[in-house]
Amino acid sequence: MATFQQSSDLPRTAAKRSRPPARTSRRSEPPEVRRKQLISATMHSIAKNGLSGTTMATITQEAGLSLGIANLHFKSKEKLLLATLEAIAGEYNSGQAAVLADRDHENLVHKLNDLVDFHFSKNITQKNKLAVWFAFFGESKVRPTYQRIWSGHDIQSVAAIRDFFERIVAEGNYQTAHATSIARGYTAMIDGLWLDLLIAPRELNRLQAKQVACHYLASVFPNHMSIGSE
Amino acid sequence: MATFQQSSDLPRTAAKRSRPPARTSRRSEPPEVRRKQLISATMHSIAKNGLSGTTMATITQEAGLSLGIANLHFKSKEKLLLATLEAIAGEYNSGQAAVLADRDHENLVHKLNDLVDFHFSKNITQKNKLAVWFAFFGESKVRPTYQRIWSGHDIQSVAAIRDFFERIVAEGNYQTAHATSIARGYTAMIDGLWLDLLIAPRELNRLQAKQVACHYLASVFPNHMSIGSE
DNA sequence: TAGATATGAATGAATGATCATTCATTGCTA
DNA sequence: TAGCAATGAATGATCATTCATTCATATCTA
Repeated sequence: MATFQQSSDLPRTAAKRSRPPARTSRRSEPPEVRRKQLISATMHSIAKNGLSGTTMATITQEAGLSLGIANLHFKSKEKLLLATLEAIAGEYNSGQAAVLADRDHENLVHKLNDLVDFHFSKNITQKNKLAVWFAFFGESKVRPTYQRIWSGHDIQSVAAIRDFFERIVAEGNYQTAHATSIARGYTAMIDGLWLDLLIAPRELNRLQAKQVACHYLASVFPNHMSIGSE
Repeated sequence: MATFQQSSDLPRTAAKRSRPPARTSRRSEPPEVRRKQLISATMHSIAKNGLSGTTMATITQEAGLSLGIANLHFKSKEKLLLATLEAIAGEYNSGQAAVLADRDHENLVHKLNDLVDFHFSKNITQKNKLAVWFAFFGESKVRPTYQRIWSGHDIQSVAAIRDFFERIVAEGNYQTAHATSIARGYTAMIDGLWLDLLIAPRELNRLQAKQVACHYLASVFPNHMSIGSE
């Protein structure tokens, strides 16, 4: 899914004056292209400048477009930010769903490993994306819309993981395990480890974080995850 | 004639009913009192308005003081925010240290329960405080100073918990448990559960969150934490 | 003790900077 | 050429910061 690369391959200085003719001869692009371009630029700007340092100017510069363009395709800055949050949540949820639905690995042991691999993949744990996640969390108490979007994402994600863990509990015949509680605990631990990766990268790297999550899963699902494995 | 009154009309707008010019108190308070007052007001404003909605005006209004006072006692808004973050991190660390140092509960089973009780106490999981925590996290990627403060807090907290877990591992003779990894996993899970409490309070309440954490501890330290206990 | 003066904490109007949004204009494309 | 995407200067709103002024209290003086 290499969707959001466009904006970064043009030097920012090119934005102002010369438009490279590029491959397409049309100056005006379909709205959908511009929207994706602007959403991608918003992510980059939030990662680089923080949410409070992200202005219409930083976003449109990053996209190599003019100042007014964002209000043309989105009605306001607020709506552009919401679209950005939705894009990230959507990418995450569909990626996780793909792992859980993968028919090539109906073996639950493999699938559990795939799930952890996904959650700690380079793509998902990119500093930029984590920065965007947590930037929105910080404002969510005050912005009901942010809260609603994340709440929906959370419910979906936890439910999918819970269903999967229920199958593992059944297959492993784990007597004391409670799939719902483990699903909540696992997703919470993932969020917390991501926070560590973002804020204290010197204390913890991606693979160590994955190890920590694997230890947890190994302690509750010993027949499906072995401590030394990943 | 009636114009004599003009100059005494002013006090109404002043200080928004801060306090009656009571006999005991001087109008001017010691700097330490004002600093605490302003830090407290900053927390309230961040919880109420978000970090981006917090201005010098909202802070000083909350404190019942005038606009200029914050720049008098702190050099800038930035420094006031940093002082606020430090105050919260300090309160948390000293609270946790007190639990771990408590001589009345040298029994590790009791102390482990006290620790979880602390982490999910009403005081620590107040929505307002969580909102402040995560508001700063969101900006930390971009503000090195925020990152440094939180990083220091994190290192201290994890180290203290790791030392405590090492004693539990030794006492329980847990063969596969790795205190460092469990300490990281536990603190990460706490952060993640707090995030859920803040953002998805309908999905999870304080006691359920505590249950989830206890399940985790019970799975790694079965002799020190029983699933149904808390 | 009463009155005068000094001190500096506290105030808030004014300033200048930043930013979202608008819209008249530009210029590509069909 | 008509239509419309795109532009960016201009606008108005918001906000941090400044600083001349106010005023409660302490200290001095007779």
